[in-house]
Amino acid sequence: MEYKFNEIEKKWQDYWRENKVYRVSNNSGKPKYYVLDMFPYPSGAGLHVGHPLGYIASDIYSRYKRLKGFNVLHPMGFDSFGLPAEQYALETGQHPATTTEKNITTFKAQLDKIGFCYDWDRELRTSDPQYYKWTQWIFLQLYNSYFCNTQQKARPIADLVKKYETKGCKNFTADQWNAFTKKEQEDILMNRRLAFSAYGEVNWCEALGTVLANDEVVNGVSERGGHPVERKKMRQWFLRITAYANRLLQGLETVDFSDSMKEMQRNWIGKSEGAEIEFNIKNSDSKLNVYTTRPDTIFGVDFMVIAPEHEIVLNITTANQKAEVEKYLAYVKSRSERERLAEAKIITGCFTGAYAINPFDGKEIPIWIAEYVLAGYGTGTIMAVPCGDQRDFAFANHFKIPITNIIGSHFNGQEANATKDAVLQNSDFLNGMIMKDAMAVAINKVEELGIGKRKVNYRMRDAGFSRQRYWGEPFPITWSDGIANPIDASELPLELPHVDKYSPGPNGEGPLANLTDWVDLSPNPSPNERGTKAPGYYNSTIAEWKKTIGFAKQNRKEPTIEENIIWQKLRNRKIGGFKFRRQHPIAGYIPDFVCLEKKLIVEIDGGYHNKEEQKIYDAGREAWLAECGFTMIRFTNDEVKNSVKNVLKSIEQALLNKKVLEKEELKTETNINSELEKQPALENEGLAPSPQESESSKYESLKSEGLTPSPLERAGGEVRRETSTMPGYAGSSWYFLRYMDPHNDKTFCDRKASDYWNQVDLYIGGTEHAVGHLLYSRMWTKVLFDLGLIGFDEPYKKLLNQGMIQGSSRFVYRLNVEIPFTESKLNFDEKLLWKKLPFLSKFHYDNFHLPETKKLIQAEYDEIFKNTSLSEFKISQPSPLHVDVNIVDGVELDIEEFKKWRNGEYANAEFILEDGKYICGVETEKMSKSKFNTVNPDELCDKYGADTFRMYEMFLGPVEASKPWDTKGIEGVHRFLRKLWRLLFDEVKGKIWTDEKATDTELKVLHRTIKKIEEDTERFSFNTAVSTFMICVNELADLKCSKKVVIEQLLILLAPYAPHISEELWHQLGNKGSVLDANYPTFNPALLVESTKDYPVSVNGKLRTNIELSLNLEQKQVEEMILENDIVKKWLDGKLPKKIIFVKNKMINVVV
RNA sequence: ACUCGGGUGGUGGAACUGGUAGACACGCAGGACUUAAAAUCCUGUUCACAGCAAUGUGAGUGUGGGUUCAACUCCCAUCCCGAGUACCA
Repeated sequence: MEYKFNEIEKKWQDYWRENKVYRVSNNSGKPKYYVLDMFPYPSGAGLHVGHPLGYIASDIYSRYKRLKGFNVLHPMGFDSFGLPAEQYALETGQHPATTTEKNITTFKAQLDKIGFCYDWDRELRTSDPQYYKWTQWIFLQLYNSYFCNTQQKARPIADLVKKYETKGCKNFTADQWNAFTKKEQEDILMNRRLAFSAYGEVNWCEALGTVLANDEVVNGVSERGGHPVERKKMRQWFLRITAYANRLLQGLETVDFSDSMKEMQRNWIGKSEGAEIEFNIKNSDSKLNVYTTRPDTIFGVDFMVIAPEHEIVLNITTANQKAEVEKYLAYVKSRSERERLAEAKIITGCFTGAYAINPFDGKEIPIWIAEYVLAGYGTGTIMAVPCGDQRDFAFANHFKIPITNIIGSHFNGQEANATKDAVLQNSDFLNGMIMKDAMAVAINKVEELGIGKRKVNYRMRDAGFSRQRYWGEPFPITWSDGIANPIDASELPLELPHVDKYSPGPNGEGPLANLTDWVDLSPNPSPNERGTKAPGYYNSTIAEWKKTIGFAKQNRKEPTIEENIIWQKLRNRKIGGFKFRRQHPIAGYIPDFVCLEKKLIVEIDGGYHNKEEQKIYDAGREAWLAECGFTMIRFTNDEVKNSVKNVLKSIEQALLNKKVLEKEELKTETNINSELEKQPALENEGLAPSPQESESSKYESLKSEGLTPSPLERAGGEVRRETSTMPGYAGSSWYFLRYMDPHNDKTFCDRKASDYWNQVDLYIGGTEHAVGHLLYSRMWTKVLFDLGLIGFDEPYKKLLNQGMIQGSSRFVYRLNVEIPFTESKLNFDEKLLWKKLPFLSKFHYDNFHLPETKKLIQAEYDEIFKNTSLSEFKISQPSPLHVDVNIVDGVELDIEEFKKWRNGEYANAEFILEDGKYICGVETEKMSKSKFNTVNPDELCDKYGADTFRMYEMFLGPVEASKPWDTKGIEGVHRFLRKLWRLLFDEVKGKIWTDEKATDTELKVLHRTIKKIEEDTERFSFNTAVSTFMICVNELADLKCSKKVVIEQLLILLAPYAPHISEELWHQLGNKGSVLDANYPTFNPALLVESTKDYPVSVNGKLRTNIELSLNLEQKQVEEMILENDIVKKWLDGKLPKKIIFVKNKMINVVV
């Protein structure tokens, strides 16, 4: 029987899916284990072989833990909001929701093919309203919390308000607080909220009218279009992660991350201790606050550098320097932060003309501005000590600023010396002190003189949390009179409205700002925009219209459950492709849903329709709307509850029965208005009034019937929604919690579930997330913990970093020719040239500079173009071109495939070969479609099977290491699985296994394998585990061992790595249950005990021979025995050994 | 520029705690089986020099230095490559 991997894998994947073998329960007597992969972004390019590396590792470990008796949670989902989908939408007009959906489908199919053990019932998508409802909810928790410095934790902002109201604080008394306006109070609170709004710098591109990501800015201009980009301040949301800086540092002590990862986070947080010192400025009232970690160098300050965007700059710049400073500021505006820091070789700066006064000795210090100082760091000012800081030194040198030496001989005048051990000179009261000791003295003096204070600083900045983009979570915030108002939690999710265009809104706002209906919640439209007559399907004055629209908005915000159910099915053109609107005013009425194109109204009965008076009103309304051409269908709440399907069917049928209105017919206001004019006044008929006609007293009566007054009455003034959306990391900051309880609609994650699953035990992902995602999610976890919502304050117990798989690109080399100057374009056949220009094999390319090679190639060229206008041309240096790695076998190009490649672009190409082959060049680069070096896992699974693919990915090298992909070695792994198969099945004889007892040798092989596989899996050394399997199978094959007792155990060990073949053979051997739940073999050390060892013997550290010795010998006996050895004697050459080193069970070294 | 990784045969890598450098694979070379191919199996394969050969000698883990009886492993310096640097995720 043959190893038919395709059949076997399909069979077991179907079986596992149908029997839900990967379903995970939150109730189990087993100990829990939570394995998580970093949230993937479903990119349009699909999965390439680099993605699954970590997934395979986590899958192996999950299956291993399951075999070891754990209840393992190993979920998968998608971080489906993000810029690429929006970018794609801008380019192609396809809605991000559509493309994202498509991408996820592809991703899932690809993942399933590899045979992962995900519980898909727990799948998450951050762009799903049922998910981001809780992202928004947590945002509101952040918004409504502050960091209490006394308790060092988050607390409800209400506590702070209470404190202000009763006790006041350092800056104001309780009475003062209570006298503040609402706006003043809110501004003060905004300075404490964990999610807060403030001004932040963005990359502003005037030409595109939008804010750009750093990625989209290349060399100071936009990637799209190459327009200039400048730094601009805009109102943004931030998370106050700096408040948590210290706890984020301390938390690192409690988690199992690699040292380098912890180090990166520590450096990112950048805690430093020093002093903030106040400098007066000559001839100015302004003062300069400077933070320094080296107050001991205060007398070595030769100049100050402040960030160009520091607000003080324009105040202190002298008239003389003004023009120059302005010029410099314009230059800096065009530079990105990264450029400003990275290009240290080019020194730029500008003198302001102002001088700071050294508070100790009154020395005048020139104040400069320079791009290498950023406003966001510390106070945006540094005191420059050129003898101790290399960058300051370079700056001083460049601008010829005199340098004061305070460290004597430690400074050589050629470069700065950042020592802390020098004895201070030229330093007034610090003279003679060692710098280390002088620090404390200087700080004390600063505090004593009241010119500054001791201070702990952090390099980390608060995290920007808004994006001027469409495809992200909308903020549950509205603005009125400059005050942010959180939306009530009961109104969540605030769904992302549908847009048809993705271009930016006005004034740098995101695309959402274009949806005036959505954004503008204010009852009064601005007269400029709307004219004096109300728009739409009304015949009403603006005053009346305002009221109607107010009602409509309000109703829209407070739908009944039934309405909501139907709305979810109707929105976004889900039924028949027609657009429905909710609570859209028509002719002064507000129907529940309306399709304008079809003039179809859908009503779901609310409670107040039962009243007799209301029924008459309804009937009148229906008749009146019918006159205007609207058809109305009505459903009761019960009908909706009983069968949403039937309701939708009826709606669909109703749509079919009506013709589509022409756009013109639909849009013209007069059309409807003229119909409206025909209507008799309703009041006269004795029917219930329509809202816009009612007087305020009647208004009251509606209120009493369960309708809420419009925002007009509540807020007054303009009310707008926040139009930014949240960044990519919003959804991924807490997703690990949602997996625990993914369908809960009462809370983000039930406390019982989070108490059970607790921390993620193993988190696998790349180091590229080291300082972004990992810090944010750690912070969110701490906040949720502080607020008592979860019971732990670090999300990830252990972190394993997977390396990147790079692409291994292949190159072909196309010859070039020198086209003579005199030759006009018409005189030679250019088409023919490009068609037939030969490709040079690598050897010729490498040796092209050699005259003999060139001569040879020229001859070949002449031969190819013999008798054409091209024959006289001189050849020149060939150019490398990327070629698809999939048509190259190792380095040898498949010439036939190459001729077919790219629709036969090179069908007629000529080749200059070496040894009859075309050899390609090789280079390691990022895996990307444009470099033709991507390899698709699907194809490998088809060709070799998922088990081979999984094991090969692991075999490639350590999970943590980055390495280039090369498909070439996959055959070896495949051969191994076939060899395993052949232990049980012979091509001719079929089943060949026996029930015989295992021999000692066989048991030794087995138990050595058990030991090594267990150890290797535990320490995530999957590549050596795969080798161990190979060794084991090689040895069993050598022993001709086909014994069930041995191979059965091996299959359990192998199951996490190659689940399909293991499951198949496990059943073939006659086992009933799944191998997934077998008992993991126990290692028996007694079987491996040895009595002798073949010791390596070195003389002077060089290996000379091996001697087999009993393991129970002691030093003395060993010494005697090895001195008898002929080879040792030969190397001693009659001399006496100085020393003999003997390490038991390791080695022997004779020192002469 | 800064922070963090990495550099071992023709290739991917192994050597876990300083103790036989190159496990296991790929590739390559030679052979067996076969009419042939595929598949499979066997042998060899770090480099240099010497030898018909068994084998021997020397060198060898980016480069230069150091510590040690012993260094891929620890220390110092240096070169090269990768990741991140706050709006890609």
